[in-house]
Amino acid sequence: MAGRAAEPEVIWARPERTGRGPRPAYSRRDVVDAAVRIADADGIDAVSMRRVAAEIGCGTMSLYNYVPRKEDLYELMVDAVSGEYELPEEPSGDWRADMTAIAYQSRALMYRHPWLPRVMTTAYGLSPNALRFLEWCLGCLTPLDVPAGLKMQLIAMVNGTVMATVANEQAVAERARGLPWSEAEEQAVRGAYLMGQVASGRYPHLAGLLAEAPAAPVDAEEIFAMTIARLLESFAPPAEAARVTGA
Amino acid sequence: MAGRAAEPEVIWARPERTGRGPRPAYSRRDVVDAAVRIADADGIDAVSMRRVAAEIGCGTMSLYNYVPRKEDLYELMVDAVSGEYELPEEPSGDWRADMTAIAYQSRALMYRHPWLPRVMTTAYGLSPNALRFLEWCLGCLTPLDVPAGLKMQLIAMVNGTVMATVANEQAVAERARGLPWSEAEEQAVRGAYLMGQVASGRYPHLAGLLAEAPAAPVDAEEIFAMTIARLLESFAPPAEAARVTGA
DNA sequence: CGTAGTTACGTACACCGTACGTAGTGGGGT
DNA sequence: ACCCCACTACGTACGGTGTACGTAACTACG
Repeated sequence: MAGRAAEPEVIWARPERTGRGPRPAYSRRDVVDAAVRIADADGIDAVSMRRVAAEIGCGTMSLYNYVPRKEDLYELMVDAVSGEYELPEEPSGDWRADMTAIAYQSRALMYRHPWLPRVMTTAYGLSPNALRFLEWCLGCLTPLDVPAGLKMQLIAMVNGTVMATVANEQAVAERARGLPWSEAEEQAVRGAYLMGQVASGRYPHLAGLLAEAPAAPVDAEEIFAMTIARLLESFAPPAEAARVTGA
Repeated sequence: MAGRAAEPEVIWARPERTGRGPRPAYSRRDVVDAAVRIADADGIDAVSMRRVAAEIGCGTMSLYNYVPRKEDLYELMVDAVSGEYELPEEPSGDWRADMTAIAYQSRALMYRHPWLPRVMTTAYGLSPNALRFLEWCLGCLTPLDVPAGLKMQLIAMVNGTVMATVANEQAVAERARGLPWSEAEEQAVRGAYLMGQVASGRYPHLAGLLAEAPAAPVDAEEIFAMTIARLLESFAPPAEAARVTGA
């Protein structure tokens, strides 16, 4: 019998090898790295078992010696790139600064790996690097005097906010991939449609917004910084009300 | 030649029929409703062109007379269920109350249609009902004295937060669908793994949190309410600093 | 009244995840 | 020392996917 029985299991608890049999030609890490390389280059939809196998140069079905199911490959991919977080030895003591730094790292990570937001909504979050990340965040939040549950909520909100922001920014590009026309054409057509709709007069507030917007072009960088700052501030207990964010 | 040329287009600008040729046996709405029915019942992955065609009782390829590409079907699905928002004639004047009500409606919508969060991250947001929704939100935010760009950010954040919350809640259930073992088994195995990891001592903060958590079981309802309240408050200008949220 | 544009739909293609069978390899138990 | 069997590698095959294309019937317009 090839492969293990179909029992519930966590990929992280599955040993890569047991010692019996011939030496594997590759490692689980090789497979995951290849998948990440493909996803970075051609999008997550380009990651197929056949393509990954071709990338590392083995037969398709050989992959199943390293990864039991494709969904596990996704989890492994998320964990692999989560290893790119650079977490110092010790938190600085300023939880706002630490969490802000984390948010910026997350954003940079998602820029490097645009497929992350989409895959993360499915992946589970018990991976070694996810635990490492969570542990670090909790350490950063030690000075913050709120219940533990609220700290978890804060961490989730920061992550979720970064994900939503990046996913939104990249929706156009990601969507354009694989379409039979160019991204610029797509943009133009959608823009024209939107203008036409707004010109119909059915959306007065939206029209007002669009009239105002070109005058004040949005600085994505500034908006991101402000959003994170506001979010963090909303979790600070009133006692700490240093009121960092202006408006 | 069947079908139109492969030019960039917005599905919303495409007329359903042109008047020439035989009467269509179904409507675009019929197709979309069938797809929504399937997604509600068996998950978004069960929505295939063949399945949808079978649901309404026509040949597979006939669907392409109503929907040019499958991705457009997703957009149509999002728009269709977005029609379920019940938006009053006029905003109440209390933007916090109005936006809170919107958040609760969004959450209810995503409970009714668990596939929404996943599909929404791809779908574009220029659909008629999306514009209607956006227009309504902007109307609610009229009393809020902040730049227009910030209002957009607020709306996006509220939506994103609801999406992230619901997606997180349903990740377990959605993931379990189609797995060869039960959701309970999956939960048990993952829980056991987590406990084992935490018991290793490598995650002291996380251990502390887990030790504390069972004592204070989380009330999802309360957490949701508080999260939205905090989020809204973080956008209120200091002048309005009524400090609604305690901590 | 043609005829062009549409609807309906069967067939076919390329691709997907993966179950299964077979061959070869090498470590552990006897 | 030996042999057994778990393991690796991988080809084949199955049932699924989205959709391009061809064909036949039908109807509104020039």
